[in-house]
Amino acid sequence: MNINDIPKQYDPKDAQDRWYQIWLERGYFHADPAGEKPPYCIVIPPPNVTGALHLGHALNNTLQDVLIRWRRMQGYDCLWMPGTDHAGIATQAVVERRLLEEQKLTRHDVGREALVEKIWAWKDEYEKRILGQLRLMGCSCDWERTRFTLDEVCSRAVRRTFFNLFRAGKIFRGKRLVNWDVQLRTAVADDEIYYEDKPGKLWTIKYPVAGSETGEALHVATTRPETMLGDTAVAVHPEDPRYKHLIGRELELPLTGRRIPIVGDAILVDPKFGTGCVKVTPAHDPNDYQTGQRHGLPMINLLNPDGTYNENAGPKYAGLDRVVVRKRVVADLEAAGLLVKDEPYNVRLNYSDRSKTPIEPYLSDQWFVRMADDPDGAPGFAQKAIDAVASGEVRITPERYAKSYADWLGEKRDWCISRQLWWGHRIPIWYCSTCTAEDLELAFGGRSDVAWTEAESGGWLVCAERDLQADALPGHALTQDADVLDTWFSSALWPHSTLGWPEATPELAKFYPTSVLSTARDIITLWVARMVIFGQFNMRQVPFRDVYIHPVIQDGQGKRMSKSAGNGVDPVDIIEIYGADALRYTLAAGATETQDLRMPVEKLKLPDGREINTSDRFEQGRNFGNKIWNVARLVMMNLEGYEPAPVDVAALPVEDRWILAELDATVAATTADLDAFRFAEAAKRLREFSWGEFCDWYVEFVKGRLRDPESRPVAQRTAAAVLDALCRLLHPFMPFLTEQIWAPLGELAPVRGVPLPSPAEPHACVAAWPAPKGLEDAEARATVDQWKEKIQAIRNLRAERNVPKDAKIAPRIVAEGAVADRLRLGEEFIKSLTGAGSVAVGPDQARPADSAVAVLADAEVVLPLEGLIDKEAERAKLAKSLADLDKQINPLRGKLSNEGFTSRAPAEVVASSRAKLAELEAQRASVASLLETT
RNA sequence: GGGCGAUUAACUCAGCGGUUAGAGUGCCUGCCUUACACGUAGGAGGUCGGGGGUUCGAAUCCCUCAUCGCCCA
Repeated sequence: MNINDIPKQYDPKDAQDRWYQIWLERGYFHADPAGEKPPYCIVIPPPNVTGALHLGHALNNTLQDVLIRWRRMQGYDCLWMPGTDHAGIATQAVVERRLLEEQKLTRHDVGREALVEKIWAWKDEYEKRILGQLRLMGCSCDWERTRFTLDEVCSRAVRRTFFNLFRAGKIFRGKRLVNWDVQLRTAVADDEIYYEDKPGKLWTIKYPVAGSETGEALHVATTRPETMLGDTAVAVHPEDPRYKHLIGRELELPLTGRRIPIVGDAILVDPKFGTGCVKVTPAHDPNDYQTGQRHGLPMINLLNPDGTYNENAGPKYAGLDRVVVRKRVVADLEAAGLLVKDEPYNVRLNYSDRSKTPIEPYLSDQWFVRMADDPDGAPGFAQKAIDAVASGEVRITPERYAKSYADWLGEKRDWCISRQLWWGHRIPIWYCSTCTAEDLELAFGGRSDVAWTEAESGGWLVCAERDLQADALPGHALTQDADVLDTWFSSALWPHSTLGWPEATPELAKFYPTSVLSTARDIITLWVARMVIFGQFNMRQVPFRDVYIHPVIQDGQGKRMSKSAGNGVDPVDIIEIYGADALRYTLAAGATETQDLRMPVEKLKLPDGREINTSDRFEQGRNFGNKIWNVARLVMMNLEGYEPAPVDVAALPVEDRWILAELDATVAATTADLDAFRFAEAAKRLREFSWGEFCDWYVEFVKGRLRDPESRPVAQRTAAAVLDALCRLLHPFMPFLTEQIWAPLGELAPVRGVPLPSPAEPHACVAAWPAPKGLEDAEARATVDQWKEKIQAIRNLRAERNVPKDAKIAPRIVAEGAVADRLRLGEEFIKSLTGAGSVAVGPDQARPADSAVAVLADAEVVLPLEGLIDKEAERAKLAKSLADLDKQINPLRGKLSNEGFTSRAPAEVVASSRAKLAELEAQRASVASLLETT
């Protein structure tokens, strides 16, 4: 092969365009449930169709593809299930915002149907973009099985699950205090709100005690005075001497004409804080809600869904916005002489993450999934999910995340699954207020897909697997619940819904439970826990065996990357600049166990004028890829006339035995790393082997043999075998590069391998993952280590003494025994790799007066340099060397003279310390005598 | 307020009880040596956040303080 046929620099674009298409055409990514091979399955954490993928997705999907490609090469039937998530509120909010910005319209202006249509269009655009990004990265998903959480297959699973939960009594409707987003007019989950401290005010209001002749009154402090209209009690501490006597009496609630009780409550009230009296508004504050439950207080809801106050607030305030109500109430209280004071106060406000507006606690009808244990004590959903991890049925890596999983589930809080949105799975419940049990029995009695129950507030709730028509119940109106389900409801089904459940598909039989779920830690509770719960409920089996939690990518300042912060990086831009292999390798090398991954971000102006974010960290991957590319070039340039043949490893030159032994160790360790999700270790190990051993040393050793017709055939076989193995080992990390090398290698050496050559597979993508061949060789390793150490010593002497680069030096190595024997085997290499004219090894080498000398532990390296030696400088170097040795010798002597150490430390530690000391002392003696004669 | 984690070379990170604490990038000094300047050869650079403790021995285990990040209230 002519060197000019292969470019000097790896061209990622060429490889990416060529190979992805071929992998697809060959169907390498397509799983076959009917096949004989053992299953390995990963379901992709479906990216939100809200927007394009960022670097965090790139990391997660790189790691999943590493696992999938590795297992595929190991002979598993691999299914990587791709897809996207409709991301209910997030996507609807994005589209609504755009609607408002571009057309000044709200969703109520356009209506449900039209809005949903617009969101579908958005979804189509971003789904396409997201899946395209994954392909560019080289992800080997089974695209023929691509799913979307709102598609027909997933929707059917949602319906069936809801229905089954309803029938099992695991789902219920109830009034609860929720976080209400008045702008979006929906409940939002706890994890969809954030807190901010804002300067506000603390008002103190006077509540007169009813029927008090002495004009007694209680002072209550509040940051939200308008909610007093909904007070149903005032609480004091039951042991507070100031108020104890008033418990049980009533107060005149100002502005309302209502009377409310004074209750004693030790949980809500801290007698040392403020006045020691707390107003209780159960419908508008979570703590008050709990208090109301404890004392059986009525709940007065003051709010309309849009944030205005309703008729419960009284005619004076009804219809006004909560902000206006606050001003009126304060003014009215002041006018009535009931406002004691107001003072500045820092208020912690809740904001909706979606609309960025303040949250109102709001009492409303919601649907819940019951998490608690059954009344008879049988473990409920939360407990079963806790047990699955505690028992090891599901393993979480790194282990420490199992704690946050268990802690969160341990609260066993019911899961609110209804959202007042239009984008999502409509709740399959129909209300009927006029019918009777007999009517329902008559209409649906024979059907197994319809169930019903009496509503708390009267009337009936009908749950159906398929949509009921309005006239399904003759003579009575049926209206469907207007709400949709929380996005996590459908995401929680992902591992089995995507495989076809509730149908008993061959995919489900073969690939469930799946093998690994890879995700970020922030959704361990929201998503991972819920997948376990629904997997157990629907499938009677956990959804996956392993959960791998990857690090979170941050910018150079430790901030999370985000579009709004302007520090987000688009993986496609990185692929543009550095290539997909570089992106993947760099990310995998950063996926360490404990750390978050920092990527210093910098701005870059592209030739086309676009300004993007990038990070020079990716040079690491690009440079490594280029190195591999070039060593492959070198090997292939030297494969002319290659003939495969069995190789007798024992008869190979020592450098061949050494590299094969190193390869064997690398294969074993890399496999173990991947098995334990140690991606960074695997990536670094492969770099160390291929660059640090193969390129830096082996290739240099073997160059001479490749040029010599006599020794060439054997050298070709070893070199081809190592390059072949390297492609296999690196393929999961750098699929395009390795495929690009695999092709020409296959032309030059279609049959290869040591000790027994065999025909190579058509593509690296489907090549077998290598296994260790029992080629460890301690003697070969010791020998090559000797060569390396002495070569480095000579190079160091050359550099430090400024020996001209083309001077033919003649180093002498004073050594004896096995050391000398090993060095003699490598004389030619020592010569060629140090640019020496000759090398002499032996115990009695003369040491010319004009020499630079390095004293090593087991040898002295002498470099005669007539006329180039500065005696004073030599003496200074020797003195420095002596001082360095003393710095090691002294603490070691101290340690060994410490009786505590010699008697209590393990014998082998003491022995090795003694040996080390003896060696250092001998070395010191040599340096000392050298100093005398210089 | 509770929990988890981090703090090691200029930067990004390994090391998690026993040699003089490592890697990549960056920096300095030679080299365009017929695989590679996205390279090669050599080198400088760290009292392992502070303070206590356990141990013959601590970057590594425990306590405490500080700073930062995340999760949950």
